[in-house]
Amino acid sequence: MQVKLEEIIQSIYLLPEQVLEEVLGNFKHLEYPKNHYLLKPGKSCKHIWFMTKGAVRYYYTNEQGKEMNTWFSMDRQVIADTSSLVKKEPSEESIQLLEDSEMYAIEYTSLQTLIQKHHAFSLWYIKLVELYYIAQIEDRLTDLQFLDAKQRYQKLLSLYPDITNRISLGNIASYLNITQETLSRIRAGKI
Amino acid sequence: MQVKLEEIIQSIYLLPEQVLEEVLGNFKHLEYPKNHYLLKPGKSCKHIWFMTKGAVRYYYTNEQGKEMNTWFSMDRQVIADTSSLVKKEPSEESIQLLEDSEMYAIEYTSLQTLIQKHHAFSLWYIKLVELYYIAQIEDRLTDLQFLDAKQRYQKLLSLYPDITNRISLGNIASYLNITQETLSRIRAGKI
DNA sequence: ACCATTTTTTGATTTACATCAAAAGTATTC
DNA sequence: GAATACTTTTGATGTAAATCAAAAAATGGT
Repeated sequence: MQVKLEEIIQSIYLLPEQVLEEVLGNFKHLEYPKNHYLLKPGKSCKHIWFMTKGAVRYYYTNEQGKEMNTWFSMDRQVIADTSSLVKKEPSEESIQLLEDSEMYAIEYTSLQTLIQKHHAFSLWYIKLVELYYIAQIEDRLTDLQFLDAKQRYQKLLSLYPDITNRISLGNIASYLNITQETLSRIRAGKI
Repeated sequence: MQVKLEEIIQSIYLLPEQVLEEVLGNFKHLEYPKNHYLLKPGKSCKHIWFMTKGAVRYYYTNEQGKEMNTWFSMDRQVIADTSSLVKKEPSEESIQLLEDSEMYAIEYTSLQTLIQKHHAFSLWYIKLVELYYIAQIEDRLTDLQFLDAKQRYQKLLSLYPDITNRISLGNIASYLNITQETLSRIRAGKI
């Protein structure tokens, strides 16, 4: 247990000792093997996970049965199907581990209860959403709109320098929304 | 003043009478003419606007000086450069009115103060972000990834059936991330 | 009503990337 | 260590949409 949950929580927004204790009690430490599913389509997302080690991909399966990655997270990141969580609707996507991973989980219902109970925790949650979620998704949206495949790949590389050792070419290509042939050609400098 | 601010606020999350009064006092009613800028690049976004009438576009200006729309909002929608707001950094985008418009504005600093002061208002803000912001941006992201130009146009039409009378073809094309020639051909059924 | 400007449409050509097909390279298992 | 299954690369061809160029249509000002 290298990364302490308390540190992660306090780095988002400082909570009073008493609230922190109660919040910590609502998290579970979990370990899952590579390929484990945190979420499958049709199920509602009921947790927020704070990954401390590992890698995960989010993907949709289209009508032709093709898996299309929409995102992945590595190491210290927050994981959830925010759309399913917020709308309280069944998820349309899958969340699958790409490495043996460790994480802390909190149930969304517990989170809701804590938000209602503690003003400080509602402020913590606002910071979480603003910093970890909105900032991230905004960046991704502008990248998708303005950058071509090669530029998106280069940006991804600068964000995760070791990604080529950890995530397969096919998975990265799917995330970039290009074919693996195209990504292979980008790597070879042919594009 | 057809749409009452009180209704908008209470439709997001019900506030106690006393908090509501204080919140209402922090909003200003504003009217601006077509082409007015709510935000220009380099300035920090300092307000959240609740539009009650009108239309607005968000756009970036790229290195070649070309304006690229990223979003637009019509009638009852929440307006802000969330990225600039949240990161407290200068905006990279412009927000410009496409019609004479009416709206209510609250300063982000006032919002922060109210969030710190009233637990109920922090819960209101969480709902605002979850429902109006996250749900919307998530949808937009999946549309961009999975739908082609024609499908995105059809989805836009079903969302804003009167859009062709209110927003020019060039502006819609820019929002769809295609050229106006392509949109013209889509409309003519040639694609 | 006319001229100037902006918006939309049409046509020809180019381009980035997809698709299809197959070979080469790497892991995994017995 | 050969057999099997994945993963990555290479080549040929196809396609959606961009770009370039210009005409047609609509809008606005005097």
